[in-house]
Amino acid sequence: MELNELEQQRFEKMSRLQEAGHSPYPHRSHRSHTVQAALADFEAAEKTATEAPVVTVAGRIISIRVMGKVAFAHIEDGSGKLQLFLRQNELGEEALALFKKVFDLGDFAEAHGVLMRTRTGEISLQAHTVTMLAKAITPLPIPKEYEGHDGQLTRYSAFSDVEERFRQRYADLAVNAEVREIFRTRSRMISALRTWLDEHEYLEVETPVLQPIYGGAAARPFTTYHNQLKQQLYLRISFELYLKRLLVGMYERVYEIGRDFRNEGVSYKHNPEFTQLELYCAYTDLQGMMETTEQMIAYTAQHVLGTYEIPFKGQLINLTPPWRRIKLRDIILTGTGIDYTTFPDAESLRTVMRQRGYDAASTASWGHLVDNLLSEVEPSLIQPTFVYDYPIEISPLAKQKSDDPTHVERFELFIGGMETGNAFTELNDPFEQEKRFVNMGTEQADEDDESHPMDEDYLRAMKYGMPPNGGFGMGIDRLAMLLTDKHSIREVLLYPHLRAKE
RNA sequence: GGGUCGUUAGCUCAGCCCGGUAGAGCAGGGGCCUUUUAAGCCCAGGGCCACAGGUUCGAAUCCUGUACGACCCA
Repeated sequence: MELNELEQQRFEKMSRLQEAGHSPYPHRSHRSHTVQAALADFEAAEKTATEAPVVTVAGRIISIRVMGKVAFAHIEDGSGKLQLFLRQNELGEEALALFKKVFDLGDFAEAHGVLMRTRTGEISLQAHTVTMLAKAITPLPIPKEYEGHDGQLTRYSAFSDVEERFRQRYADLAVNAEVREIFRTRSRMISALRTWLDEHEYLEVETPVLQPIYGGAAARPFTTYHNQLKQQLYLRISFELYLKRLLVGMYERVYEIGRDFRNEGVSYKHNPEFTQLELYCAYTDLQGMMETTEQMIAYTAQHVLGTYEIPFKGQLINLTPPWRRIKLRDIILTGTGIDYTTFPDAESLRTVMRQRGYDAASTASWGHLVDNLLSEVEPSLIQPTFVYDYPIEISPLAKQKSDDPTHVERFELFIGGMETGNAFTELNDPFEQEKRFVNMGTEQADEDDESHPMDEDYLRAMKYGMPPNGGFGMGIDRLAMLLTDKHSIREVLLYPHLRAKE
Protein backbone atom coordinates (compact mmCIF):
# COMPACT_ATOMS: atom_id res chain seq x y z
CA MET A 1 0.00 0.00 0.00
CA GLU A 2 1.47 3.30 -1.03
CA LEU A 3 1.24 6.04 1.57
CA ASN A 4 1.73 9.73 1.07
CA GLU A 5 3.53 11.86 3.59
CA LEU A 6 0.49 12.55 5.73
CA GLU A 7 -0.54 8.92 5.67
CA GLN A 8 2.99 7.85 6.59
CA GLN A 9 2.83 10.09 9.66
CA ARG A 10 -0.41 8.51 10.74
CA PHE A 11 0.99 5.07 10.12
CA GLU A 12 3.83 5.91 12.51
CA LYS A 13 1.33 7.12 15.09
CA MET A 14 -0.35 3.76 14.80
CA SER A 15 2.91 2.05 15.67
CA ARG A 16 3.36 4.34 18.66
CA LEU A 17 -0.08 3.37 19.85
CA GLN A 18 0.81 -0.30 19.56
CA GLU A 19 4.06 0.24 21.43
CA ALA A 20 2.02 1.77 24.23
CA GLY A 21 0.04 -1.47 24.38
CA HIS A 22 -3.11 -0.44 22.51
CA SER A 23 -4.59 -1.85 19.36
CA PRO A 24 -5.30 0.67 16.59
CA TYR A 25 -8.19 -1.57 15.51
CA PRO A 26 -9.69 -3.20 18.63
CA HIS A 27 -12.42 -5.79 18.21
CA ARG A 28 -15.22 -3.95 19.92
CA SER A 29 -16.54 -0.78 21.39
CA HIS A 30 -18.14 -0.43 24.81
CA ARG A 31 -20.43 2.41 23.93
CA SER A 32 -23.15 2.92 26.53
CA HIS A 33 -24.85 5.95 24.97
CA THR A 34 -25.29 7.48 21.59
CA VAL A 35 -24.41 11.16 21.61
CA GLN A 36 -28.07 12.01 21.43
CA ALA A 37 -28.91 9.77 24.39
CA ALA A 38 -26.01 11.16 26.41
CA LEU A 39 -27.13 14.74 25.82
CA ALA A 40 -30.73 13.86 26.72
CA ASP A 41 -29.70 12.06 29.90
CA PHE A 42 -27.54 14.96 30.99
CA GLU A 43 -30.28 17.51 30.44
CA ALA A 44 -32.72 15.34 32.35
CA ALA A 45 -30.27 15.05 35.25
CA GLU A 46 -29.79 18.80 35.25
CA LYS A 47 -33.50 19.39 35.49
CA THR A 48 -33.95 17.06 38.42
CA ALA A 49 -30.67 18.19 39.99
CA THR A 50 -29.43 14.61 40.18
CA GLU A 51 -25.90 13.42 39.58
CA ALA A 52 -24.50 13.92 36.12
CA PRO A 53 -24.52 10.68 34.11
CA VAL A 54 -21.39 8.64 33.48
CA VAL A 55 -21.29 7.47 29.87
CA THR A 56 -19.16 5.92 27.18
CA VAL A 57 -19.62 7.46 23.75
CA ALA A 58 -18.03 6.41 20.48
CA GLY A 59 -17.57 8.07 17.12
CA ARG A 60 -15.31 9.92 14.78
CA ILE A 61 -13.08 12.71 16.03
CA ILE A 62 -13.96 15.79 14.01
CA SER A 63 -12.08 18.53 15.84
CA ILE A 64 -9.18 18.78 18.26
CA ARG A 65 -7.97 21.81 20.21
CA VAL A 66 -4.92 21.11 22.34
CA MET A 67 -3.92 23.66 24.95
CA GLY A 68 -1.17 22.31 27.09
CA LYS A 69 -2.40 20.18 29.94
CA VAL A 70 -5.95 20.24 28.61
CA ALA A 71 -7.51 19.50 25.25
CA PHE A 72 -10.90 19.75 23.64
CA ALA A 73 -12.23 17.60 20.85
CA HIS A 74 -15.54 16.90 19.21
CA ILE A 75 -16.66 13.37 18.58
CA GLU A 76 -19.46 12.63 16.12
CA ASP A 77 -21.63 9.54 15.82
CA GLY A 78 -24.73 8.80 13.81
CA SER A 79 -26.86 10.83 16.17
CA GLY A 80 -24.84 14.02 16.62
CA LYS A 81 -21.67 15.46 18.07
CA LEU A 82 -20.39 15.92 21.58
CA GLN A 83 -17.44 17.86 22.94
CA LEU A 84 -14.82 15.92 24.85
CA PHE A 85 -12.98 17.75 27.60
CA LEU A 86 -9.65 16.06 28.19
CA ARG A 87 -7.89 17.25 31.30
CA GLN A 88 -4.59 15.93 32.60
CA ASN A 89 -6.04 15.77 36.12
CA GLU A 90 -8.70 13.33 34.92
CA LEU A 91 -6.89 11.37 32.23
CA GLY A 92 -3.43 11.28 33.70
CA GLU A 93 -0.29 12.67 32.14
CA GLU A 94 0.52 9.61 30.08
CA ALA A 95 -2.92 9.19 28.55
CA LEU A 96 -3.19 12.85 27.63
CA ALA A 97 0.26 12.78 26.07
CA LEU A 98 -0.73 9.70 24.05
CA PHE A 99 -3.90 11.39 22.90
CA LYS A 100 -1.98 14.44 21.75
CA LYS A 101 0.59 12.30 19.95
CA VAL A 102 -1.47 9.68 18.18
CA PHE A 103 -5.10 10.80 17.82
CA ASP A 104 -6.03 12.59 14.62
CA LEU A 105 -9.06 14.08 12.96
CA GLY A 106 -11.02 11.26 11.39
CA ASP A 107 -10.04 8.58 13.89
CA PHE A 108 -12.81 6.54 15.48
CA ALA A 109 -12.46 6.68 19.24
CA GLU A 110 -14.44 6.12 22.37
CA ALA A 111 -14.41 8.15 25.57
CA HIS A 112 -15.62 7.28 29.02
CA GLY A 113 -16.34 9.83 31.71
CA VAL A 114 -18.84 12.09 33.35
CA LEU A 115 -20.95 14.67 31.54
CA MET A 116 -20.61 18.32 32.51
CA ARG A 117 -20.98 21.81 31.19
CA THR A 118 -17.96 23.89 30.31
CA ARG A 119 -17.57 27.52 31.28
CA THR A 120 -19.18 28.54 27.98
CA GLY A 121 -22.15 26.28 28.66
CA GLU A 122 -21.51 23.50 26.14
CA ILE A 123 -22.42 20.04 27.34
CA SER A 124 -19.20 18.05 27.30
CA LEU A 125 -17.83 14.73 28.35
CA GLN A 126 -15.05 15.08 30.89
CA ALA A 127 -13.08 12.08 29.78
CA HIS A 128 -11.57 9.65 32.20
CA THR A 129 -10.31 7.42 29.41
CA VAL A 130 -10.01 7.74 25.65
CA THR A 131 -9.56 4.68 23.49
CA MET A 132 -8.78 4.31 19.81
CA LEU A 133 -11.45 2.33 17.94
CA ALA A 134 -10.12 2.62 14.40
CA LYS A 135 -7.16 4.65 13.23
CA ALA A 136 -7.78 6.69 10.10
CA ILE A 137 -4.74 6.57 7.85
CA THR A 138 -5.96 8.89 5.11
CA PRO A 139 -6.88 12.35 6.38
CA LEU A 140 -10.53 13.14 5.83
CA PRO A 141 -11.23 16.60 4.48
CA ILE A 142 -13.07 17.65 7.62
CA PRO A 143 -14.03 21.30 7.34
CA LYS A 144 -13.88 23.83 10.11
CA GLU A 145 -17.21 25.22 11.10
CA TYR A 146 -18.16 28.41 12.78
CA GLU A 147 -21.52 29.10 14.30
CA GLY A 148 -22.36 32.81 14.26
CA HIS A 149 -24.43 34.64 16.87
CA ASP A 150 -27.49 34.16 14.69
CA GLY A 151 -26.93 30.40 14.72
CA GLN A 152 -25.83 30.54 11.09
CA LEU A 153 -23.31 27.85 10.32
CA THR A 154 -20.33 28.97 8.28
CA ARG A 155 -18.12 26.28 6.86
CA TYR A 156 -14.58 26.73 5.67
CA SER A 157 -13.20 24.88 2.66
CA ALA A 158 -15.69 22.06 2.81
CA PHE A 159 -15.08 19.01 0.61
CA SER A 160 -17.02 20.17 -2.41
CA ASP A 161 -15.32 18.92 -5.58
CA VAL A 162 -18.29 17.30 -7.31
CA GLU A 163 -16.29 14.66 -9.09
CA GLU A 164 -14.34 13.58 -6.02
CA ARG A 165 -17.45 13.65 -3.86
CA PHE A 166 -19.09 11.12 -6.16
CA ARG A 167 -16.01 9.01 -6.74
CA GLN A 168 -15.38 8.82 -3.00
CA ARG A 169 -18.91 9.00 -1.71
CA TYR A 170 -17.83 7.53 1.63
CA ALA A 171 -15.65 10.59 2.25
CA ASP A 172 -18.44 12.88 1.11
CA LEU A 173 -20.87 11.26 3.54
CA ALA A 174 -18.32 11.22 6.33
CA VAL A 175 -17.69 14.96 6.25
CA ASN A 176 -20.90 16.44 4.82
CA ALA A 177 -23.74 15.79 7.23
CA GLU A 178 -26.29 17.36 4.88
CA VAL A 179 -25.42 14.75 2.25
CA ARG A 180 -26.20 12.04 4.77
CA GLU A 181 -29.54 13.73 5.30
CA ILE A 182 -30.40 13.51 1.57
CA PHE A 183 -30.26 9.73 1.68
CA ARG A 184 -32.21 9.57 4.92
CA THR A 185 -34.91 11.59 3.20
CA ARG A 186 -34.77 9.31 0.19
CA SER A 187 -35.16 6.28 2.40
CA ARG A 188 -38.09 7.78 4.30
CA MET A 189 -39.67 8.63 0.96
CA ILE A 190 -39.49 5.07 -0.35
CA SER A 191 -40.73 3.79 2.96
CA ALA A 192 -43.72 6.17 2.83
CA LEU A 193 -44.56 5.07 -0.71
CA ARG A 194 -44.50 1.44 0.39
CA THR A 195 -46.68 2.22 3.39
CA TRP A 196 -49.25 3.96 1.23
CA LEU A 197 -49.28 1.16 -1.30
CA ASP A 198 -49.46 -1.54 1.35
CA GLU A 199 -52.34 0.26 3.04
CA HIS A 200 -54.14 0.39 -0.29
CA GLU A 201 -53.93 -3.36 -0.80
CA TYR A 202 -51.10 -3.32 -3.30
CA LEU A 203 -48.94 -6.43 -3.30
CA GLU A 204 -45.22 -5.85 -3.63
CA VAL A 205 -43.67 -8.25 -6.11
CA GLU A 206 -40.34 -8.88 -7.80
CA THR A 207 -40.03 -9.58 -11.50
CA PRO A 208 -36.99 -10.48 -13.61
CA VAL A 209 -34.18 -8.01 -14.11
CA LEU A 210 -32.70 -10.31 -16.76
CA GLN A 211 -35.20 -10.56 -19.58
CA PRO A 212 -35.06 -12.47 -22.85
CA ILE A 213 -37.13 -9.73 -24.51
CA TYR A 214 -37.08 -6.21 -23.19
CA GLY A 215 -40.12 -3.99 -23.38
CA GLY A 216 -42.53 -1.63 -21.71
CA ALA A 217 -40.69 1.50 -22.74
CA ALA A 218 -38.85 3.04 -25.63
CA ALA A 219 -35.19 2.77 -24.71
CA ARG A 220 -31.99 1.02 -25.65
CA PRO A 221 -31.16 -1.89 -23.35
CA PHE A 222 -27.96 -3.24 -21.88
CA THR A 223 -27.24 -6.65 -23.31
CA THR A 224 -25.73 -9.61 -21.52
CA TYR A 225 -25.38 -13.32 -22.04
CA HIS A 226 -26.12 -16.41 -20.00
CA ASN A 227 -23.31 -18.86 -20.63
CA GLN A 228 -25.01 -22.08 -19.63
CA LEU A 229 -28.34 -21.33 -21.22
CA LYS A 230 -26.50 -19.97 -24.27
CA GLN A 231 -29.00 -17.18 -24.34
CA GLN A 232 -28.82 -13.48 -24.93
CA LEU A 233 -30.49 -11.52 -22.15
CA TYR A 234 -31.28 -7.88 -21.55
CA LEU A 235 -31.32 -5.86 -18.39
CA ARG A 236 -34.88 -4.64 -18.06
CA ILE A 237 -35.82 -1.16 -19.26
CA SER A 238 -39.15 -1.35 -17.42
CA PHE A 239 -41.23 -3.79 -15.38
CA GLU A 240 -44.45 -3.16 -17.23
CA LEU A 241 -45.03 -6.32 -19.22
CA TYR A 242 -44.16 -8.65 -16.34
CA LEU A 243 -46.34 -6.79 -13.87
CA LYS A 244 -49.36 -6.77 -16.15
CA ARG A 245 -49.05 -10.52 -16.66
CA LEU A 246 -49.74 -10.77 -12.93
CA LEU A 247 -53.18 -9.22 -13.44
CA VAL A 248 -53.92 -12.11 -15.78
CA GLY A 249 -52.88 -14.25 -12.80
CA MET A 250 -55.66 -12.72 -10.69
CA TYR A 251 -53.70 -10.33 -8.51
CA GLU A 252 -55.68 -7.10 -8.55
CA ARG A 253 -53.10 -4.64 -7.31
CA VAL A 254 -49.35 -5.10 -7.69
CA TYR A 255 -46.32 -2.88 -7.50
CA GLU A 256 -42.59 -3.13 -7.76
CA ILE A 257 -39.87 -0.76 -6.70
CA GLY A 258 -36.60 -1.60 -8.36
CA ARG A 259 -33.86 -0.80 -10.78
CA ASP A 260 -34.29 -0.16 -14.48
CA PHE A 261 -31.39 0.07 -16.90
CA ARG A 262 -31.27 2.18 -20.02
CA ASN A 263 -28.25 2.31 -22.24
CA GLU A 264 -28.54 5.98 -23.01
CA GLY A 265 -27.09 9.36 -22.21
CA VAL A 266 -26.27 10.68 -18.79
CA SER A 267 -27.68 14.03 -17.74
CA TYR A 268 -28.86 15.96 -14.71
CA LYS A 269 -31.99 13.80 -14.78
CA HIS A 270 -30.71 10.57 -16.33
CA ASN A 271 -28.50 7.83 -14.95
CA PRO A 272 -27.98 4.52 -16.79
CA GLU A 273 -29.55 2.69 -13.86
CA PHE A 274 -32.33 4.30 -11.95
CA THR A 275 -35.06 3.34 -9.53
CA GLN A 276 -38.59 3.01 -10.73
CA LEU A 277 -41.93 2.45 -9.09
CA GLU A 278 -44.58 0.80 -11.19
CA LEU A 279 -48.03 -0.12 -10.00
CA TYR A 280 -51.03 -1.73 -11.71
CA CYS A 281 -54.57 -1.75 -10.48
CA ALA A 282 -57.39 -3.84 -11.93
CA TYR A 283 -60.87 -2.40 -12.52
CA THR A 284 -59.73 1.20 -12.74
CA ASP A 285 -58.62 3.52 -15.52
CA LEU A 286 -56.63 6.65 -16.21
CA GLN A 287 -58.93 8.74 -14.03
CA GLY A 288 -58.35 6.37 -11.13
CA MET A 289 -54.61 6.50 -11.72
CA MET A 290 -54.64 10.28 -11.48
CA GLU A 291 -56.31 10.09 -8.10
CA THR A 292 -54.01 7.32 -6.93
CA THR A 293 -50.95 9.27 -8.03
CA GLU A 294 -51.81 12.55 -6.40
CA GLN A 295 -52.92 10.88 -3.17
CA MET A 296 -49.82 8.71 -2.96
CA ILE A 297 -47.35 11.48 -3.67
CA ALA A 298 -49.06 14.00 -1.43
CA TYR A 299 -49.07 11.43 1.37
CA THR A 300 -45.39 10.79 0.79
CA ALA A 301 -44.48 14.48 0.93
CA GLN A 302 -46.50 14.89 4.09
CA HIS A 303 -44.74 11.96 5.74
CA VAL A 304 -41.27 12.90 4.63
CA LEU A 305 -41.36 16.68 4.97
CA GLY A 306 -44.48 17.27 7.03
CA THR A 307 -46.05 19.48 4.37
CA TYR A 308 -47.67 19.49 0.94
CA GLU A 309 -45.66 22.56 -0.02
CA ILE A 310 -42.15 21.76 -1.07
CA PRO A 311 -39.40 24.21 -2.04
CA PHE A 312 -37.72 23.42 -5.35
CA LYS A 313 -35.33 25.58 -7.35
CA GLY A 314 -36.40 28.66 -5.44
CA GLN A 315 -40.11 28.05 -6.00
CA LEU A 316 -42.78 26.52 -3.84
CA ILE A 317 -44.51 23.47 -5.28
CA ASN A 318 -47.92 22.74 -3.85
CA LEU A 319 -48.76 19.05 -3.88
CA THR A 320 -52.20 19.37 -2.35
CA PRO A 321 -54.63 17.30 -4.44
CA PRO A 322 -56.32 17.61 -6.83
CA TRP A 323 -53.67 18.52 -9.37
CA ARG A 324 -54.00 20.39 -12.60
CA ARG A 325 -55.13 18.32 -15.58
CA ILE A 326 -54.57 19.51 -19.12
CA LYS A 327 -54.68 17.90 -22.54
CA LEU A 328 -51.38 17.42 -24.36
CA ARG A 329 -52.82 19.23 -27.36
CA ASP A 330 -53.75 22.25 -25.26
CA ILE A 331 -50.50 22.55 -23.35
CA ILE A 332 -48.50 22.36 -26.57
CA LEU A 333 -50.79 24.80 -28.32
CA THR A 334 -50.52 27.29 -25.46
CA GLY A 335 -46.77 26.89 -25.11
CA THR A 336 -45.72 26.80 -28.75
CA GLY A 337 -48.67 28.01 -30.77
CA ILE A 338 -48.73 24.74 -32.69
CA ASP A 339 -51.79 22.50 -32.77
CA TYR A 340 -50.12 19.21 -33.60
CA THR A 341 -53.48 17.57 -34.36
CA THR A 342 -53.79 19.70 -37.49
CA PHE A 343 -50.43 18.39 -38.76
CA PRO A 344 -51.07 14.65 -38.84
CA ASP A 345 -47.87 13.59 -40.58
CA ALA A 346 -44.19 14.05 -39.88
CA GLU A 347 -43.58 16.14 -42.97
CA SER A 348 -46.15 18.86 -42.26
CA LEU A 349 -45.41 18.97 -38.54
CA ARG A 350 -41.70 19.29 -39.19
CA THR A 351 -42.34 22.15 -41.58
CA VAL A 352 -44.42 24.17 -39.16
CA MET A 353 -42.00 23.49 -36.30
CA ARG A 354 -39.10 24.79 -38.35
CA GLN A 355 -41.13 27.83 -39.37
CA ARG A 356 -41.59 28.62 -35.70
CA GLY A 357 -37.92 28.19 -34.95
CA TYR A 358 -38.01 24.81 -33.25
CA ASP A 359 -35.52 22.11 -34.07
CA ALA A 360 -37.04 19.20 -35.94
CA ALA A 361 -34.67 16.49 -37.07
CA SER A 362 -35.27 15.16 -40.58
CA THR A 363 -35.14 11.58 -39.31
CA ALA A 364 -37.62 12.11 -36.47
CA SER A 365 -40.97 10.35 -36.67
CA TRP A 366 -44.21 12.23 -36.14
CA GLY A 367 -44.47 10.94 -32.59
CA HIS A 368 -40.93 11.98 -31.90
CA LEU A 369 -41.71 15.50 -33.10
CA VAL A 370 -44.72 15.74 -30.81
CA ASP A 371 -42.43 14.68 -28.00
CA ASN A 372 -40.01 17.45 -29.00
CA LEU A 373 -42.81 19.98 -28.74
CA LEU A 374 -43.71 18.70 -25.30
CA SER A 375 -40.07 19.12 -24.26
CA GLU A 376 -40.42 22.78 -25.12
CA VAL A 377 -43.13 23.30 -22.53
CA GLU A 378 -41.82 20.81 -19.97
CA PRO A 379 -39.63 23.29 -18.02
CA SER A 380 -42.63 25.53 -17.39
CA LEU A 381 -44.62 22.74 -15.72
CA ILE A 382 -43.53 23.50 -12.17
CA GLN A 383 -46.73 22.79 -10.25
CA PRO A 384 -47.90 19.17 -10.47
CA THR A 385 -49.67 18.68 -13.77
CA PHE A 386 -51.23 15.70 -15.47
CA VAL A 387 -50.82 16.12 -19.20
CA TYR A 388 -53.23 13.68 -20.82
CA ASP A 389 -54.51 12.36 -24.15
CA TYR A 390 -51.44 11.21 -26.05
CA PRO A 391 -51.15 10.26 -29.70
CA ILE A 392 -51.41 6.53 -30.23
CA GLU A 393 -48.13 6.51 -32.20
CA ILE A 394 -46.05 7.08 -29.08
CA SER A 395 -48.11 4.94 -26.71
CA PRO A 396 -48.16 1.29 -27.83
CA LEU A 397 -49.36 -0.14 -24.53
CA ALA A 398 -52.24 2.23 -23.79
CA LYS A 399 -55.88 1.88 -24.64
CA GLN A 400 -57.44 4.12 -27.28
CA LYS A 401 -59.97 6.75 -26.33
CA SER A 402 -63.44 5.49 -27.19
CA ASP A 403 -64.32 8.76 -28.95
CA ASP A 404 -60.96 9.34 -30.70
CA PRO A 405 -58.98 6.35 -31.94
CA THR A 406 -55.98 8.55 -32.81
CA HIS A 407 -55.36 9.18 -29.13
CA VAL A 408 -54.97 6.98 -26.07
CA GLU A 409 -55.89 7.27 -22.42
CA ARG A 410 -52.48 8.21 -21.09
CA PHE A 411 -51.00 10.89 -18.91
CA GLU A 412 -47.54 12.02 -18.09
CA LEU A 413 -46.99 13.71 -14.77
CA PHE A 414 -44.82 16.81 -14.58
CA ILE A 415 -43.52 18.37 -11.39
CA GLY A 416 -40.76 20.92 -11.02
CA GLY A 417 -40.29 21.11 -14.79
CA MET A 418 -39.50 17.39 -15.04
CA GLU A 419 -41.40 14.39 -16.28
CA THR A 420 -41.82 12.29 -13.17
CA GLY A 421 -44.49 9.77 -14.08
CA ASN A 422 -46.39 8.05 -16.85
CA ALA A 423 -49.71 6.22 -16.75
CA PHE A 424 -52.27 4.54 -18.99
CA THR A 425 -55.56 2.93 -19.10
CA GLU A 426 -53.76 -0.26 -20.03
CA LEU A 427 -54.42 -1.92 -23.33
CA ASN A 428 -55.88 -5.36 -22.66
CA ASP A 429 -57.10 -6.32 -26.15
CA PRO A 430 -54.62 -8.92 -27.47
CA PHE A 431 -55.50 -8.30 -31.12
CA GLU A 432 -55.04 -4.57 -30.85
CA GLN A 433 -51.83 -5.12 -28.88
CA GLU A 434 -50.46 -7.36 -31.60
CA LYS A 435 -51.20 -4.70 -34.19
CA ARG A 436 -49.39 -2.11 -32.14
CA PHE A 437 -46.31 -4.31 -31.81
CA VAL A 438 -46.30 -4.89 -35.53
CA ASN A 439 -46.61 -1.19 -36.27
CA MET A 440 -43.82 -0.38 -33.84
CA GLY A 441 -41.71 -2.95 -35.59
CA THR A 442 -42.07 -1.29 -38.97
CA GLU A 443 -41.38 2.14 -37.52
CA GLN A 444 -38.19 0.86 -36.00
CA ALA A 445 -36.98 -0.27 -39.33
CA ASP A 446 -37.08 3.43 -40.20
CA GLU A 447 -35.66 4.83 -37.00
CA ASP A 448 -33.56 1.90 -35.91
CA ASP A 449 -32.82 3.12 -32.44
CA GLU A 450 -35.43 2.59 -29.78
CA SER A 451 -36.80 -0.77 -30.74
CA HIS A 452 -39.87 -2.33 -29.24
CA PRO A 453 -39.80 -5.98 -30.10
CA MET A 454 -42.79 -8.26 -30.27
CA ASP A 455 -43.34 -10.15 -27.02
CA GLU A 456 -45.29 -13.29 -27.98
CA ASP A 457 -45.58 -14.52 -24.43
CA TYR A 458 -47.08 -11.24 -23.33
CA LEU A 459 -49.70 -11.60 -26.04
CA ARG A 460 -50.37 -15.17 -24.95
CA ALA A 461 -50.95 -13.95 -21.40
CA MET A 462 -53.32 -11.29 -22.66
CA LYS A 463 -55.25 -13.86 -24.69
CA TYR A 464 -56.15 -15.63 -21.43
CA GLY A 465 -57.92 -12.40 -20.49
CA MET A 466 -56.54 -9.37 -18.68
CA PRO A 467 -58.93 -7.31 -16.59
CA PRO A 468 -59.34 -3.66 -17.48
CA ASN A 469 -56.76 -1.80 -15.45
CA GLY A 470 -54.76 1.30 -14.93
CA GLY A 471 -51.01 1.47 -14.47
CA PHE A 472 -48.57 4.09 -13.32
CA GLY A 473 -44.80 4.36 -13.35
CA MET A 474 -42.62 6.91 -11.65
CA GLY A 475 -38.96 7.77 -11.39
CA ILE A 476 -38.08 7.44 -7.72
CA ASP A 477 -34.87 9.40 -8.19
CA ARG A 478 -36.73 12.33 -9.64
CA LEU A 479 -39.18 12.35 -6.78
CA ALA A 480 -36.17 12.27 -4.45
CA MET A 481 -34.76 15.30 -6.27
CA LEU A 482 -38.02 17.12 -5.70
CA LEU A 483 -38.26 16.28 -2.02
CA THR A 484 -34.64 17.20 -1.29
CA ASP A 485 -34.48 20.26 -3.59
CA LYS A 486 -31.53 18.78 -5.46
CA HIS A 487 -31.18 19.63 -9.11
CA SER A 488 -29.03 16.77 -10.31
CA ILE A 489 -29.96 13.10 -10.16
CA ARG A 490 -26.41 12.37 -9.03
CA GLU A 491 -27.03 14.15 -5.76
CA VAL A 492 -29.74 11.65 -4.87
CA LEU A 493 -27.87 8.53 -6.03
CA LEU A 494 -25.30 7.18 -3.60
CA TYR A 495 -23.04 5.99 -6.37
CA PRO A 496 -23.87 7.81 -9.59
CA HIS A 497 -22.27 6.50 -12.72
CA LEU A 498 -19.03 8.27 -13.71
CA ARG A 499 -16.67 7.52 -16.51
CA ALA A 500 -13.72 5.40 -15.38
CA LYS A 501 -10.53 7.36 -14.94
CA GLU A 502 -7.24 6.37 -16.69
C1' G B 1 -22.36 14.61 -30.67
C1' G B 2 -21.31 20.40 -30.43
C1' G B 3 -19.94 24.79 -27.51
C1' U B 4 -18.02 27.19 -23.05
C1' C B 5 -15.34 26.63 -18.65
C1' G B 6 -12.38 23.91 -15.17
C1' U B 7 -8.19 20.38 -13.39
C1' U B 8 -2.07 23.98 -8.96
C1' A B 9 -0.23 20.90 -1.54
C1' G B 10 -4.56 16.07 2.06
C1' C B 11 -8.99 20.13 1.59
C1' U B 12 -10.58 25.10 -0.30
C1' C B 13 -8.35 28.44 -3.48
C1' A B 14 -4.75 32.54 -5.57
C1' G B 15 -1.00 32.91 -9.39
C1' C B 16 -2.15 32.44 -15.86
C1' C B 17 -4.17 38.35 -19.43
C1' C B 18 1.35 40.59 -19.56
C1' G B 19 6.40 33.57 -19.81
C1' G B 20 11.74 34.26 -15.58
C1' U B 21 11.02 28.11 -12.44
C1' A B 22 5.19 28.06 -6.75
C1' G B 23 1.73 31.08 -2.88
C1' A B 24 -2.35 31.58 1.11
C1' G B 25 -5.80 29.64 4.73
C1' C B 26 -7.08 25.09 6.83
C1' A B 27 -5.00 20.13 7.75
C1' G B 28 -0.16 17.82 9.14
C1' G B 29 5.16 18.18 11.97
C1' G B 30 8.37 20.57 16.26
C1' G B 31 7.53 23.90 20.54
C1' C B 32 4.46 27.17 24.41
C1' C B 33 -0.27 27.13 26.69
C1' U B 34 -5.31 23.42 32.57
C1' U B 35 -12.46 25.89 30.04
C1' U B 36 -11.36 26.06 24.16
C1' U B 37 -14.61 26.06 19.98
C1' A B 38 -12.54 28.81 12.62
C1' A B 39 -8.69 28.69 19.99
C1' G B 40 -4.03 31.59 20.03
C1' C B 41 1.41 32.39 19.52
C1' C B 42 6.55 30.89 17.66
C1' C B 43 9.42 27.64 14.23
C1' A B 44 10.21 24.38 10.20
C1' G B 45 8.12 21.30 6.24
C1' G B 46 4.99 19.84 2.22
C1' G B 47 3.97 20.33 -5.25
C1' C B 48 5.53 15.46 -11.96
C1' C B 49 1.04 22.99 -11.45
C1' A B 50 -4.24 16.42 -14.81
C1' C B 51 -1.40 14.00 -18.92
C1' A B 52 1.32 14.18 -23.78
C1' G B 53 3.43 17.13 -27.39
C1' G B 54 4.76 22.07 -29.46
C1' U B 55 6.64 27.34 -29.37
C1' U B 56 10.68 29.67 -26.52
C1' C B 57 17.21 30.74 -23.99
C1' G B 58 13.22 29.76 -20.42
C1' A B 59 6.24 27.36 -19.78
C1' A B 60 1.74 26.44 -14.08
C1' U B 61 1.35 30.72 -17.48
C1' C B 62 1.15 30.83 -24.76
C1' C B 63 -0.45 26.86 -28.70
C1' U B 64 -2.25 21.71 -30.04
C1' G B 65 -4.04 17.13 -28.54
C1' U B 66 -5.81 13.51 -24.77
C1' A B 67 -8.30 12.18 -20.09
C1' C B 68 -11.77 13.41 -16.42
C1' G B 69 -15.45 16.83 -14.70
C1' A B 70 -19.11 21.12 -14.67
C1' C B 71 -22.61 24.04 -17.31
C1' C B 72 -25.29 25.05 -21.82
C1' C B 73 -27.10 23.22 -26.60
C1' A B 74 -28.68 18.89 -29.72
